[in-house]
Amino acid sequence: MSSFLPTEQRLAVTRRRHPAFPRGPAVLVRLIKHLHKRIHDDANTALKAFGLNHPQYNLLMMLYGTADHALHPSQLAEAAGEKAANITRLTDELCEKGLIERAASADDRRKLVLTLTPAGLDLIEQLLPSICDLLEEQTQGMSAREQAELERLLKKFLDGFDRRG
Amino acid sequence: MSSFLPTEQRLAVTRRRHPAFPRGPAVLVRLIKHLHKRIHDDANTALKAFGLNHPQYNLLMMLYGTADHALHPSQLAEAAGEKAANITRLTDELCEKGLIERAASADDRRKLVLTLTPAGLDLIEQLLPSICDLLEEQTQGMSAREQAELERLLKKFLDGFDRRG
DNA sequence: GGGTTTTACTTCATAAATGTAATATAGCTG
DNA sequence: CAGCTATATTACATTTATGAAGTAAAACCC
Repeated sequence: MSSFLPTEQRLAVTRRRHPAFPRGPAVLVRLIKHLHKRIHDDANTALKAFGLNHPQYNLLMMLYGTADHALHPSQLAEAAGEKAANITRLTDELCEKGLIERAASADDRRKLVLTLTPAGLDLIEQLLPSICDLLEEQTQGMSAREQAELERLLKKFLDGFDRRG
Repeated sequence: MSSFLPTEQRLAVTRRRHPAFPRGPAVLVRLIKHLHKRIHDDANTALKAFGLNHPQYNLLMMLYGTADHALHPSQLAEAAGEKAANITRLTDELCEKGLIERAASADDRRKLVLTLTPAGLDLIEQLLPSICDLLEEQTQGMSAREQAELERLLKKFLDGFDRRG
């Protein structure tokens, strides 16, 4: 409540001046913004010890979460919500560190296959305990039931965007 | 559900490989990330017609939501979640456009006072209808009751970060 | 099968956004 | 007054986004 109170006060003033301003949706949007910032900052701090930034970590986790630890760059872009040009740059960096490998695809030679190397797998296993702790800490204020309900509602929120296109 | 399904599948694989990985919290974090991206992109698209980007709009709305349409740069930084250096640059841009004004503070000569100009106020009144529509559209999939519950849970989520410091 | 169109990825150039560190000035404290 | 803190700016470095153009392979189509 504390860090968000000023935001609510400003929204109240805004509504007084422009009554059509929808308070509820605006609060939701600003809460998402605040949460995103905090999550992002925390993650970057935790990852610094492992020589990674948040986007790089995300890419590694997308590969880790795939059946054979392998994805095409375009799939990875879709999975991580990054543009194709960014994927090239980010995967370049991960290749230089020896965490992933690029190889030509067997079935379609336009494509590449990005795969976690043993070193990449090692690094993930090393950093996962820290990340697990962080995630637990960040959510420890909520009961399991509340987390489940929050998940349900956030998905519904996101659905609205999918429908809009 | 649709755009988020692959993410859930990847989390399932991740959990199989690292059972300690907390699924619930991880889903929440990724949902926040997806939502933030969609919100940010939508807002930027809507604001382009008014010659503003999302950060600039945010600053204007922080001033609009303040009793006398005036804030010190440090207050604005806190309100908008931006670094001080960013505020200088962003307010430079807004000054050049004639939307806000800088003036020396009477009580503390280290400080400046940033104030909405009549032109800034006009622009806000012009763009608010579009923004209101956007906010309504983005949340129309949820009932008022669900929005209220989502707001409550997001605040609780954010509280966890405030406690961590 | 030869020509065209799509698709996948990279490259490059450029711009926009953001972060970091040092600086100048003003206020505060003992 | 001396030393410390707070405010805002500046210059610099880094990161990220955007878009155009290039390369190569696959798919399509008559």
